[in-house]
Amino acid sequence: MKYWLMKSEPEAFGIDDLANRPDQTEPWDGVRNYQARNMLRDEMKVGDEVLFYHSNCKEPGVVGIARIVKAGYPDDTAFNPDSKYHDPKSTADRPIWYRVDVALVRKLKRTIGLSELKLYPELADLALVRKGNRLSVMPVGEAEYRFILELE
DNA sequence: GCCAACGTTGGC
DNA sequence: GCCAACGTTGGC
Repeated sequence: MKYWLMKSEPEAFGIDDLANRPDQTEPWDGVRNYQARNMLRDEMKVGDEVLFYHSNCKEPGVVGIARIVKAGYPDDTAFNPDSKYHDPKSTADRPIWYRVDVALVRKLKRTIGLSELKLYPELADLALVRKGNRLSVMPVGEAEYRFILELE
């Protein structure tokens, strides 16, 4: 089993939005970055656990735990001309972009803030805390994953 | 709102 | 293939 961190802007789709979805499940679509795409398509497997992270907001940080419930499959928002994620280069025959489905495991009791995550040498290798990181999906080591959750 | 960091685009 | 210009991300 692997561990991941996925960013979302709470104004667009936050942990409470996930909690209110049917089956508390949501297709994670709209990712338009090749590095992230490769992880969605090739590496994320059913059962993998995900730290749900709020970005670009008042208190950026980890707010919940989710689980992959469907492994990578084509992101058909790319095929839809009306979607803001439309990409004419991606077709059903040759999809470029992929998504996974994630389900809520639970919300954390508190937000584990980015500023807090930056304090610990144990987390120094975490892509999230490294300068200039812009990936919306990133791997988290098992030890780092457990360390972060113990901060709760 | 500012701006640094990064990815993508397109002219050459 | 280079690289300047541009757009986006996301913390602060």
